[in-house]
Amino acid sequence: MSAAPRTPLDRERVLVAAIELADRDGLAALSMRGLATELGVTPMALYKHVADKDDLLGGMVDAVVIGYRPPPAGLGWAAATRDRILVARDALLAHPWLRTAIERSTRRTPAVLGHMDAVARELLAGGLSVDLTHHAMHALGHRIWGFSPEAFDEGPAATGPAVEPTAEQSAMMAAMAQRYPAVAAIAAESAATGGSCDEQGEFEFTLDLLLDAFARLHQSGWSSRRRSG
Amino acid sequence: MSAAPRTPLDRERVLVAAIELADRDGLAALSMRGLATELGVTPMALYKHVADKDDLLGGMVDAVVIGYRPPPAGLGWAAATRDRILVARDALLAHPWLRTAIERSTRRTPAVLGHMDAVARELLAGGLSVDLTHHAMHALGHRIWGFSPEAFDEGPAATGPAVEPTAEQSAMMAAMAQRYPAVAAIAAESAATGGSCDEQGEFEFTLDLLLDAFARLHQSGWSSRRRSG
DNA sequence: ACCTGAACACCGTTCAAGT
DNA sequence: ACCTGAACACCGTTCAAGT
Repeated sequence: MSAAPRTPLDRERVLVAAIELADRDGLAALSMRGLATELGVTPMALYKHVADKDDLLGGMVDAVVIGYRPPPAGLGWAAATRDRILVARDALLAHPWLRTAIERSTRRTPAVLGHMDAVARELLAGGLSVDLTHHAMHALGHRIWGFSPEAFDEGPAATGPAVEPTAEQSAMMAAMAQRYPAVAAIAAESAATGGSCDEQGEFEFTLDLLLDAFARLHQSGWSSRRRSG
Repeated sequence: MSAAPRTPLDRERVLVAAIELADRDGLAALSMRGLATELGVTPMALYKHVADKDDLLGGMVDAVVIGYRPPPAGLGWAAATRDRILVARDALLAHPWLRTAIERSTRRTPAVLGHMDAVARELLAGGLSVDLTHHAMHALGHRIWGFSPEAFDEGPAATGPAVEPTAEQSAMMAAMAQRYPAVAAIAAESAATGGSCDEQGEFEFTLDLLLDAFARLHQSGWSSRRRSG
């Protein structure tokens, strides 16, 4: 019954516990104090292994990103880039907190820089100019990390599969359709063709559209921006 | 010297004060307590006019978005969409807190829905199918709100215009270039062609690339997704 | 070396009470 | 109606002290 701390804490144990806690309860539930009690330790003990909460978050991101597997050899630049991005997306789906942690993080850790560099290297290896690669990295944006910024949500379209809506709900939908006809039309079409929006499909659609666009610019000899004009 | 509260608080006064405070000191400095003292009132007085902090943030976003001016008449769908998005971007540049508030906000207020609907309506009015419009809205992502997700930062390229780097800094840059050659190459090119990265230019580049891509899909008769296959 | 106790300076929010 | 006082249940972080 003597539950004295066997091994002294180290950075990895702190990060692993933090990741477990965030996986289980979400990032909002991850506090220095909560993490400390999870580890059976006072909050201040953590500060020997982590500079502050920002460093904790950065360390968590790093621990995940460092595990990204490289694409199989022999792929073209577009397929290789696509593969790297979908690997990042897998990690994102496995760790729901990862997206917010990446967006919030202010540090550029080695693993994070490494992933960015690996993606850019695929494009350069494919023969794209430095300028075009630069544009592509910006255009890909957070897609480099496997997520698209969902600024567009179709509203209250799919609450359930085939549940009869209440009169109140129907009235609200009708009012919505009057005030926001375009959004309503998209939501209706989306619901008609099989429930709510296919997020993965939208992600891949835009990813491929961007990769195609840059392939086309590359083939047409695009290599420098307006400074040449 | 009698500074008794002249007019009783109302929602608009609360929102205006919150926007002023956020414009001045940043969103991190905006707390219910701080806002209350700014208004010469106890924190709890705010809760008569605002449900909670989330509602406050949503109200601030709404107050800004409601002011977006519509595009001039007679533009084509692509130009009109472009105009709406650049108007949103102007607001973003005027209110540095707006971006974070939009990302964090969980409510879909009338003004927010209205802007989304207006953008979607431009595309539909241009003849794009509902499906294609749906894809376009997802592809535009946060660009609808005037910002691109800056997941790619070129690292410590431009600290100053022509300042001689210290030996320590040069050594670090050299080490960076070794470990992250692709990112370093982009940063170097970017610095060579005139200082740091042109964020506005990158925004417009990707925006136009996306609008072109959807115009091309539209012209080529693209109208439904794989369900037709 | 590694961890603790006590404290500082904050948060958002509720509830009963005042005017 | 509108606002206040006191309190609750939290935060991240510092500093001096313990073992």
